[in-house]
Order: sequence, then structure tokens, then C-alpha cells
Amino acid sequence: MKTAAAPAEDQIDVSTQSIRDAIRDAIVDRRLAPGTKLSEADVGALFNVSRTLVRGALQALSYEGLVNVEKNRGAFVAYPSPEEARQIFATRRMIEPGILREAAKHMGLSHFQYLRQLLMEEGRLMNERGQMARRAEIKASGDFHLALASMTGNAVLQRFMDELVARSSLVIALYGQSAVSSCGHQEHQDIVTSIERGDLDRACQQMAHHIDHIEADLDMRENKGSDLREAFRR
Amino acid sequence: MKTAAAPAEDQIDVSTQSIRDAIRDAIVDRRLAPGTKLSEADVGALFNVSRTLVRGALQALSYEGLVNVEKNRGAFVAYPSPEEARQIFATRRMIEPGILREAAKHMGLSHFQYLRQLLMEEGRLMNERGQMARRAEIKASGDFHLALASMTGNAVLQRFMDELVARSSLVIALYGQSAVSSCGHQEHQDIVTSIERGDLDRACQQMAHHIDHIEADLDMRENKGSDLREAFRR
DNA sequence: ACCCATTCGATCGTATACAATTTGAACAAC
DNA sequence: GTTGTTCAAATTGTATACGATCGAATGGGT
Repeated sequence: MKTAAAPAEDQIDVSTQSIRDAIRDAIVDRRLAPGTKLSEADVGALFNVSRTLVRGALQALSYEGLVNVEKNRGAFVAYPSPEEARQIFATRRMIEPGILREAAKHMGLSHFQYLRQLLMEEGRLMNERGQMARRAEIKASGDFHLALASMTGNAVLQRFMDELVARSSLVIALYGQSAVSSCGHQEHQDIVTSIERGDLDRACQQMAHHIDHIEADLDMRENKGSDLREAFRR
Repeated sequence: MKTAAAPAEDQIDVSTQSIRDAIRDAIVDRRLAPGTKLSEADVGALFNVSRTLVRGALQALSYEGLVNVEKNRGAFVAYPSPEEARQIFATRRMIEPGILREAAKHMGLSHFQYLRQLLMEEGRLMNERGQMARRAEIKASGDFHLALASMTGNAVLQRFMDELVARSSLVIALYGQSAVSSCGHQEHQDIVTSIERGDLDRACQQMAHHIDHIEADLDMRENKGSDLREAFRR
């Protein structure tokens, strides 16, 4: 057993889906470090299920880009390369302005209230200290983008954004410097304000800059300590 | 055994991946009709593998949206609703202009040659008769869009487009009227010409219209007979 | 002391076995 | 003739078993 990551919930009725979600959360929350090996037997033991279900979960996560499965070697928490990170953010730059315009078409009062509520929560976390608050903050930041995606009513887009946000969280956890998120929060607020005003062009521009800022705040030099293992993997 | 869909290849060394690809091709080529049940045992028998591998393949296809897996009932070739179709094309409208701009940044002489070659093949198929040529034509049309995506050098985008094109093919096969593809071919050529001239704005506009035309040429009235079952599935 | 071949343990890949659920049909009641 | 119920066959869900592959440790040779 390598990692102690499983929530101590009573593991009743766990199926592939819940295992997938649990591991996914653990990865995005960075309770599982990139590069960590996810042995089928170990994970199965943690959840009291057979390798069959674990394999299914790992395969799904591999499809989302959160874990890499190497043939005959096992599954590892993804360790996004700087190039991968660049591609992820390039993709977000490409689709998020469109999401914003599409979402705006469908937004009513209740949607704005919901966004404002998310932002308040985000701000609250920003002023807290500690690892846990930091994690929650990263997640909350992603939730904002996911909320916009869900407001498009487009399930395909929503799935794409799910994947992009999850992988972004991983990248931020890996390469992110500290000061980032605070400015991100202000930018979220500005975007909502622009949408409310009906100034979508401005909102899109702000969104583009926002993504630029997130990416610019990464330090993607190769890396912290354990990268030697990673370099010679393969 | 319900369907006779497997290519009669000598099924040596088939693994999950190849099963997935074979079924995927069969679906996109419409050798497997939407709604067809893909029984694990039957598919396994066709490929001479156990249900384990078949399950993996079906799960992957489910993630791509080509197959619906219903718990305790089995896997079925996807039967995209008009709403799903709309979402797929909305997403393509959103990202393909961006792909085009990104691809253009990386394109050199050899890339143009490759695109021209694809277009020639496409034109050749257009002038042929018969089901087989029609299928090949739909596939070739998709290949054009995939080729552009691959030229971005962005693996994430490429995967998204893979999925979108595959699902589009299914939708076209389902709801497409006949005359469509011929005008699509001309539009592909125009887009390449615009890119070559460096007029990206024009190329993007043409791409947007191209996607509009594809979608406009679908007849998405609810449907051919068996849709009652579909309506009350779930 | 270093290098290469061999062996052994651990882990994955695939097949099979068994339990749980669904489905369709036969049959009885209205 | 239709509706409701019971039961058997078929199909999926999950676990386990066994063979295959990889990696590290071991040992002999130079």
C-alpha cells in the first residue's frame, strides 16, 4: 500500500462510477500526487472491490487524461508535461469565449444569483489559510467555469469542460505559484458583471485574459525533485 | 446473434483497442444501425475474445458517445436525438474556426499538399455511385476536418474533434438527406484556398457556413418507425 | 570491482465462473 | 380479448483464477 487517499466513508455500494469519482477528486484535490502509482490491487483493497471494477475506473480516468496507464506496468496519476499544459490552456482559450456567449443566451436572474453565490464562496475561501482552503479554492475556481459551461445547456461542451477543468486543476497544482488565485477571483467577478451588463464582447475579452493570466502564473520549468524518476520513466 | 457486422479479417491478436476501432468503424460507416444491441457475448464470439475485452471496448465507445450503455440491459449503438445533434454541431461551430486559425499557424507546403490530396480523393468518391462510395465519402469528409485538427499539434483538440466527427458521421447517416455532400466538397476546397491565400478571416467564415450547411441539410423530424421505443427508453 | 545473464517476485492481461437482474412467455383471472 | 402473475432463459455485474510480462535482485564470469 503506497498511499492513504481514500475517504474513510463506509464503502457500501461502491461501483465503478463512485471509484472513478473518488480517485478523480483525490487527484484534482491533489491528495494524490502526480506520478503516484495506482496499483489495481491496492485501490481495490481500499474500496473493497475486485480489480475488475478498479480497472474500469482507471481506464475511464485514463480517457480523461487524469491517469496514464502504461501497458503491463500499471496506472499512474498523470504528470502533465509543460507541453500538455500549454495545449490544455490553448484549448480553453479557444472554447471558453464561445461558452460564455452561448451561456449568456440562456441566463436568467436565477443563474446570475447562482454565479454570485459561487463567487462569494470563492472569496470566502480566498481569505482563509491552510492547505485545505487552498485546495477548496482551486476547486471553487474551476466550478465557476463549469457553471458557465452547464448554462449553455450543451452536454457535449459540458463534458469537454469537465475534462479541461480537471486537467487544469492538476496542472495548477503542479506548476502553480502561490499568488495566482486572488487575481483570478476578481476576474471572475468582472466577467459576471460584464455579462450582466450585456457587454459580451468585453466579457469574452476578460475571459481570454483571465485564462492567459492563469497560464502566465505557472512556473513550468522542469520540476520539483521527483522529476528525475519521471524523466527516465518510459 | 443479431448482426453480421464484423469484417471477415483473420482475427489474430485482437485486443480491446482493435475491437473498439472495429466497432467504431462499423458504427460510423453505418454498417451497424443506430439502436442495434451490442450483446457482449455476441461481439465476443465475433472476435473470439472474452466478454472482458468486449466490455472494455463498449465502455470506451460509450465515453465517446457512440454507444449507450444501459445498466443491466446492455449496450446499444447510439441513436442521437435531434437535440444531441444540435449540440454536436453547435460545439463544432464553436471550435472549428479556432482550429483553423491554429492549424494555419503551423501549416507548410507539405500540409497543403496533403489537404489537396484528401480533397482529390473526396472528389473522386463524389462521382462514384453506390452505398460503398457514399460511406467512403462521408468518412473522407470527416477526414478533412480531422486533418486540420491534427495540424494544430494540439492533442487535446484532436481528441475532441475525433469524437465530434465520429458523432457527426452518425448523425449524418441517420438524418442526412442525399444531396448534401457535393456542396460540402466545394466548400472544403474553398476553405483551403482561403487559407493558402492567408485570408484566415474568410476561411473561418467559410468554415462556419460549411458547418451550418451540413446541419441545415439534415432532416431531423422524429423518425423512422422505431422512435416510440426510443422516446420512452430511460 | 564491474557487467551481463538468470531467476524470482510482483503486477498486469485475459478468461472463466458465479451471482444478480431483466426480459419474455406461458398461463390464470377478469 | 385483455390484464396480471409466475417462472425460466438469457444477459449483465462482479469476483476470482491463471498465464504473461516486467523489474529488481542475485550470482557467476571476466
